[in-house]
Amino acid sequence: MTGAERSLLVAKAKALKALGHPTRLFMVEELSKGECCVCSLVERIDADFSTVSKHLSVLKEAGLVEIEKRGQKVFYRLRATCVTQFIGCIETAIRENAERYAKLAR
Amino acid sequence: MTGAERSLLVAKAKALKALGHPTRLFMVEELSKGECCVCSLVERIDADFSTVSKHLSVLKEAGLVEIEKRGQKVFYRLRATCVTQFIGCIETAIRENAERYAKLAR
DNA sequence: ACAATATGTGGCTATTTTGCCAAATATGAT
DNA sequence: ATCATATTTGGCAAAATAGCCACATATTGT
Repeated sequence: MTGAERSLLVAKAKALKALGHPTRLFMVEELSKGECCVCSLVERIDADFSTVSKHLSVLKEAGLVEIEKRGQKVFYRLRATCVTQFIGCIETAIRENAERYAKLAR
Repeated sequence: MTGAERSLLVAKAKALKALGHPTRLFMVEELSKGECCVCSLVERIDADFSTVSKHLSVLKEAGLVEIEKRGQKVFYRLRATCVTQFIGCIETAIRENAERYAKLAR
């Protein structure tokens, strides 16, 4: 593997890892419906403001979202829209295995 | 969010998290070319046999791969083929942001 | 039964991740 | 200037993860 290939692999893994947390995945699903500010996400998530903010920065670092400041608010937007598609695909794969479902959800 | 919705969210996050490690992502990319045994993967990855085995079990637990024992070998097969598609999509998203690329790959 | 090959597991340490709190920063309103 | 609102950051302790070693298990061939 070349250095560039390795770098790309790591970057892809970083993006996937960012999606690999229930709270962050939920955020991305919410963002897929349209941009929203941090405060709006905090309302929909049972976690500290600072926790939400840190999760968002993980998504940003991974290149999955971008921000725009308007007034005192910061709006987050989903960058890779294909992410939405994929989540659906993963969902299908999981549902296919209905009998393993309960176990996987643990 | 209902309990079932929450369970599905957690299961999806688990699958994404499983993909979110360079070694496991590489394994999945290799498996997308066709099934292969653990020993074959060990040859392509610079890590201990036990490490490779554990990574594979993470992928299995997440429902992404399935196994078949033949003789003394255990063959792993990619279950969610859409995963391949998605990796391409993530790759595109990453490449789009060429100027951020070097930073993301860190 | 014994040896060889292939794989999985237990245990351990180092590292990373989470999530909360408190404090810092930024922007707009009074 | 002061205050309120929105967001980020630093710090910390608990939990999860990664990777190696040694050992256990399974299968095949002799």
